[in-house]
Amino acid sequence: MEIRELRYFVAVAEELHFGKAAQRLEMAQPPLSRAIARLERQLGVTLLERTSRRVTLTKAGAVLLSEARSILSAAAAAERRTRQAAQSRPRLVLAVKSGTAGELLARLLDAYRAEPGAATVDLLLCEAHQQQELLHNGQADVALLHLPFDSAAGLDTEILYSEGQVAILPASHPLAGRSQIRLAEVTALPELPMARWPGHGGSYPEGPGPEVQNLTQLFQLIALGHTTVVIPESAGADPRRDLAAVPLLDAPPVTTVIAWPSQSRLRAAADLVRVATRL
Amino acid sequence: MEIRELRYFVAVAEELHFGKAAQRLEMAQPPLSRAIARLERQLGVTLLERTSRRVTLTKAGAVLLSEARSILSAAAAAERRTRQAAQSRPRLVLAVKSGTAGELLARLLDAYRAEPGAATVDLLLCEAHQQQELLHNGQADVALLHLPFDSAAGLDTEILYSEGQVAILPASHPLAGRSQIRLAEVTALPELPMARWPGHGGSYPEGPGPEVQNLTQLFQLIALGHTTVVIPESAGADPRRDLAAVPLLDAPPVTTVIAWPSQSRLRAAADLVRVATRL
DNA sequence: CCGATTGATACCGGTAGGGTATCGCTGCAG
DNA sequence: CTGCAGCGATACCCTACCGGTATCAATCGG
Repeated sequence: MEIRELRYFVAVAEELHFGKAAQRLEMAQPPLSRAIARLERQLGVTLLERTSRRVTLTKAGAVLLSEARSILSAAAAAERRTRQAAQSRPRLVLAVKSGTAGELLARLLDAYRAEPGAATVDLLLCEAHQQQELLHNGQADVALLHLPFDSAAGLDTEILYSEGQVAILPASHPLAGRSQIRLAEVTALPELPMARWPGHGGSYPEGPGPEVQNLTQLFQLIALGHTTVVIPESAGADPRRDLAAVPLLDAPPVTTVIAWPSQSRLRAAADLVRVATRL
Repeated sequence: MEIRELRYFVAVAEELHFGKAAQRLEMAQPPLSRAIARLERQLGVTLLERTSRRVTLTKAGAVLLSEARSILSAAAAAERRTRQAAQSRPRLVLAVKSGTAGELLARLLDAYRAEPGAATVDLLLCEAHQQQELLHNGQADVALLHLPFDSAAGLDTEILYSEGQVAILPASHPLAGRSQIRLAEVTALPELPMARWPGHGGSYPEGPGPEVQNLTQLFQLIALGHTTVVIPESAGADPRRDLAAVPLLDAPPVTTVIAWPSQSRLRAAADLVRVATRL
């Protein structure tokens, strides 16, 4: 089983069409067919059911698809990390969502810079649903995540701190003047359906609220009186003048964690995590 | 970068000797040298410093060695799991240390067998330090671990239960009649140095106590008055006549968890975990 | 300074992998 | 029912890469 074969298989399994897959791989269709057939012969397993009209995955094929994706990801990570390690000046890529913990992040970077042998830290701004993939394929070494919203599956984490959540409302809304509020009161507002964020795959959950990608978009929509949202205190600490942040009594606390791939043995990453936990 | 190349590189990086590595790979030395050189050229990185007398790893080489090992492990796992999935009767391999939770295990297997669509469960008896590797390379699907002794890095876990620990002493020892004991009292016995178990790599920590591999060996040595040990209650519930198990007041509790590889999407494994958490 | 050890180089043969042309099956249109 | 379009498999060819043998070159020990 070679990586090239896995790349071929993933292409076919995703396209479910040998011709399209060959096009994507920039090769002709016949050698692709043969490569898949050879892979099946070596494994002794049928991966794809093909009629001349339709290609479908078998159970075993579905398993291999998932395994192959993570192997390809690991291979890409290996290349990146190996090249990184060859650089004389060590660099460390920290993936953060744009909204994450402004002050905490600044303190973390300051404290780490003071460490002896500190690497140059590159910030990689990204959306929440990309972070896990970035860590796994080596484009990032460490990430700041918000549990329980972001998934930390397959990652090792250290808790940095927990905070409550606030509801962001138009300043003119009747509830905006309250000093505290309950979750049920916010979700029960028919005129302000909760905004929807993209999930792990980048797709949106079902619901009546508008789809948003970032806080700026979101705050604009809230100011317009079209929606509302519940976010961590720190993210809503300093909203626009025309918005109000009302603390929630009963929302689950949000935990900010620092996360890294389990097998990571990077000195610089370990240092950063150590510094982070001491803040 | 191909899997074959990674296999070659790992062999050379471990042997630090092209000739030996070639022998291990059952091939001649020249093609091996060329393959490594090609890999270095493709990565644009020097992985090994070679004089004609001595081969050493560069930093980048050390990084790739660790990455490559986990990729090879993942590839082996992918093959095994794919073949498994092709079997009509699903099987599930559960890795347990010989001493783990006799009664809990029996209840778990009974309860799972009653599930609709239950897979055949194969028990894979092994030593503690192998379990993580077995899960990662696909030889096992699920494992029972004892935290904090066993490492669960890179694994997802669910807590099954916690228990106290007991000291196992010769029945004739002055402390053997006590109904409770403190950790410091046990570790402070110069005539009974604590036994040493192999760690994660299979190597033993430093210390005066004897090296042991399993409970049978250990109990024999304790009966002879050569050593003592602190183990979970359940493992020491039923010692030989010539031994005494004394509960410890202040030893950290041992948590038995069920663990599986994070990316695992196996139906059968998920079912087993669900059953386990309901026990 | 010589010889043994060890990695690199030169050269060769077989085969795997990629390309083009074409076949054969299947589903759909009329 | 028949013909066509779409698609994967097969046949055939060629190149390049992989692995083998023979040999070179550099380094270290005695």
